[in-house]
Amino acid sequence: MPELPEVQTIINTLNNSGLLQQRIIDVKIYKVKLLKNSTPLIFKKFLLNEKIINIERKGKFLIFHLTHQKTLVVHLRMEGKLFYETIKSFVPKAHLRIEFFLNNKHVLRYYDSRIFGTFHIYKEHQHLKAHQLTKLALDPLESTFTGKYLSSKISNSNQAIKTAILDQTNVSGIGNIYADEILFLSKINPTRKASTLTIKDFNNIAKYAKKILLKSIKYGGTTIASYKSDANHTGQFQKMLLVHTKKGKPCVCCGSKIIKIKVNGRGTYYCPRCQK
DNA sequence: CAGCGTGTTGAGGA
DNA sequence: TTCCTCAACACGCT
Repeated sequence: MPELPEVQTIINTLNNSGLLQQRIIDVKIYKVKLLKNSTPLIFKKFLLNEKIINIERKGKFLIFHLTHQKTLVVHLRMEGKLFYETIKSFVPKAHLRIEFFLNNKHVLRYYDSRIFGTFHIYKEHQHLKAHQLTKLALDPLESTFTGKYLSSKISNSNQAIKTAILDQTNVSGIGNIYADEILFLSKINPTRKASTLTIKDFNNIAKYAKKILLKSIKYGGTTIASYKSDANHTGQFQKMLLVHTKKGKPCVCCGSKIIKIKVNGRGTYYCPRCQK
């Protein structure tokens, strides 16, 4: 479930895995659809013999910096997963989509049951001009992300506050699960128009966004694997969700039943009593 | 069999 | 121009 904490967890794990400084010696592509600005031939040629220098995150994008000023930009969308594994390790072939073979008998494997992920290749700095990345806003972990910033972005908007904070051009990195959690902690009804919020509300959203995302990163995200060794070990944060998926359960704050509605087509959970 | 979904884009319409 | 809903992407799960 890649939202910001899951993507950060993956990057932290990969950056500490032994993947860095390895040379890509082969690339196998099983789903061509994932390549958005290249053909398999061009993609492979672009990556072959380059070393992976480091990986950074922008919003929910992973940016792989390679030798010769090359970058690989990956978005996991709904189901994408990246695992650094030994070549010999058992592979559940069903959802294996791309393999990057390295010169140390390891392989970076991309799994994606729904094949929604995206892979773009760019020369260094060109990726910053790429359409999808230029649109990104500040993410909640940046120090300049404040209630004031949020207010300047959306205080004139008639959109539901949940819709506004899911829009990556307003805030980058918040997804459906964390949006519900953040609005619950901020005691704001997800359907309220952004224009009706006070500066205090925006301050709360900024405060809890930082708090909850940091906490989730600390616990390894929600359902993303921990990447230590096996792909089945899941993140621990899902156990700490307060409202998301809690339909019919008592609110941890007031005991009222959590209800589920749709906002902008997305399943939305909230407490009707706490979130006015 | 129908409905849902962690993300995003684009079409069509009010 | 703004903002909403719906569909699409492709598949697994309930």
